[in-house]
Amino acid sequence: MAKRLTQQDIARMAGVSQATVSLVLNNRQDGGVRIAPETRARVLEVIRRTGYVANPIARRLHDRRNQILGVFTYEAVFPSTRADFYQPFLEGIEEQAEAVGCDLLLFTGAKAVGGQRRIFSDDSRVRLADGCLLIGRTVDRDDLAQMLAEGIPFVSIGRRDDAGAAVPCVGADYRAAVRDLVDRAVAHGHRRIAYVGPGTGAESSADRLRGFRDAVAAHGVEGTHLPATTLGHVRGAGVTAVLAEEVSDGAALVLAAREHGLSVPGDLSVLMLGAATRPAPGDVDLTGFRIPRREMGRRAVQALTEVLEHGTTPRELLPCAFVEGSTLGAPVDH
Amino acid sequence: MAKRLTQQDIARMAGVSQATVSLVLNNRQDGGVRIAPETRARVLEVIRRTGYVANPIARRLHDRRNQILGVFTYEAVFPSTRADFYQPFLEGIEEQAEAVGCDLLLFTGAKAVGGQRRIFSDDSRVRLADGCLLIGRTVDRDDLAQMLAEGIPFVSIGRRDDAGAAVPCVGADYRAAVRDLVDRAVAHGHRRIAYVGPGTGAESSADRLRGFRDAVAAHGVEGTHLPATTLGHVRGAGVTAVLAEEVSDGAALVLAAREHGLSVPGDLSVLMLGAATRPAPGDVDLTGFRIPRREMGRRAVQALTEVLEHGTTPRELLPCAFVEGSTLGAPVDH
DNA sequence: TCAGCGTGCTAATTCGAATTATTACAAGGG
DNA sequence: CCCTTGTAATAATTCGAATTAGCACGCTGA
Repeated sequence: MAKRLTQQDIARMAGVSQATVSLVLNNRQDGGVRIAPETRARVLEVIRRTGYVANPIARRLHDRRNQILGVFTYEAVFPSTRADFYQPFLEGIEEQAEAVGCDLLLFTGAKAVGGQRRIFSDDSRVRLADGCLLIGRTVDRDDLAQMLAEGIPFVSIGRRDDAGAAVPCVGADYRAAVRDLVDRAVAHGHRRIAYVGPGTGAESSADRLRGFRDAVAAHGVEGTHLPATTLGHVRGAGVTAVLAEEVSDGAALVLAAREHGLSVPGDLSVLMLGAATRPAPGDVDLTGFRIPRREMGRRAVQALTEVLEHGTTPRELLPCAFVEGSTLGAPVDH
Repeated sequence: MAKRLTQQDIARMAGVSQATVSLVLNNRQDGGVRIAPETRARVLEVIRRTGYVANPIARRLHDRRNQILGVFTYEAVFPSTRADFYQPFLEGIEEQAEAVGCDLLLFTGAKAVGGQRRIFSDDSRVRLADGCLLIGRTVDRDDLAQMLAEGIPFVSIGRRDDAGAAVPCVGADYRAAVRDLVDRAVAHGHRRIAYVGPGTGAESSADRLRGFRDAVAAHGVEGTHLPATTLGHVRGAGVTAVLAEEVSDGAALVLAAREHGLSVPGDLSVLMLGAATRPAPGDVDLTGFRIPRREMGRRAVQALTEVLEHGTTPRELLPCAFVEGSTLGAPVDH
């Protein structure tokens, strides 16, 4: 293997010092640095002739910037079963990483302990990257606390509660999005609305339920929280509009209603709280909102850049777009 | 900005020198190097506590190993439009990379020039990794030549023609796979067979056409090459079996035939030359072969390991599995 | 004639880890 | 008591490029 040319080699050929080559190469003019035009030309000529390019490794070592962003997930990202969830995030991340000239390091080798990956295992390689992005519906609190304690630059995709200190994150504004849906339902005349889903556990669930409670309180309408439910429950409670945390629950409810001869949205309005992707043809055309996953990925990379450059703790919630659908309407009086 | 931990920091904490930390970290025992067990334990404890890992850049500057494999593609891998193509390769790569204890670095930072990424830009980062994998239907010849010339360890996924020298690669054996399909068609009684598709440009296309020509010559049957075609063309030429380079072309042909009241495979047999994934429900159930993408990814990582360890130039073609389907049958006499 | 001042360039240091040569010290042998 | 042998650790150097401080010129002006 032919030895690679170094600045030292170029310097020798041009009869100057290595420092001069570097200065010419970077076209430095400032700070009292001056190179005679003819010297500059001579060096450039040698560079041109040899096709020399600076070794990026050495350059980065000196600059102390690896230009590598790590991506950590609690499970493998490529298996197609999980692709729907991760794909949009990764798309945005890749796009923005390309824009800022960073490479992505996938911590695929993170060893699973007790069935789930942990950020900090014995041979954690998190520190290989300049900083990293955490993706997942939930993120381990202890891991977050340790990241903060050790001062590892990172940004969580998805809002996270404090873990000893504020967690830098880029999330979706579920609270506002759910409030907006309730506003719309009330505007359509609904006075008895139910929230179906755990509403707890992951921050994303809690935020949704919080938005629901905000809105029903503000409107003075009746709001019920049902951790899990059936069509019977809903009808029994006299509810005319349902907000389903899980899209699949919402779709199931619509199908069940129609099977029972009820009209949607005539007899029952159903709203879903965040679609992963655009609906497949044949799916129920639910009204609700869309999670800006791709944009979240993009913004997360930007946020991480800020963390790396200014040591700030960016926290941002992106708006969710309303999805028109066809399952929200005015309740029919009986 | 949180400063990154260095061996110097670890050394201070453990009350030893930087050299000692390095020796402990690399578990060096040879060459008259000795570290007292208790000192070793003390250093290891600090490393464990802090989660320190050696800076891969510095490591690579000094010797040339950092346990990172680069993955280069000429376009973004995550956009959903391209996901079907890259996903299986990446799955295999991820799997094998994990097995050999390497992390994956996606060269997303490669600057796009004229809408397409280039391997060698001003600050080419291919050297950041120990070696790298190239994925793409086609790979730029000049890039390949430069990789070879600079002695950068790499393996191409997909067979590549020489570029000044043999290109290390792991491909699919399209030539044999197409021969096999023609064999089967002939065995069913077909005597006039057409190959639809460019059959040129990418090596993968050329290999398929080559296999087609091999087989029709060997059997002494009539083989026609149609760069692009319609059902009319095919019928007009008296062809009874069509091999479609593009799966979508094959599917379109089947649908067109059925719309014209023709039976497939009764009146026309249609074979596809390499499915990306398993067919979606509702798709045409084409007979043909499957490209072992995942396995190619796995083997490519193994091949790259060989390149790195022995400096060899592995070239391998993996067999494509026959896909039964329902579009190949005996031609009906009219 | 020599202080003063640009000009043009280079020596020396830095980044972080790996490696070689070397030192410091203790114990054992003659 | 000194010399050898063995052990444990460190100082110093290396990789390639970027950067800063400063040296050696020649020229000017008093």
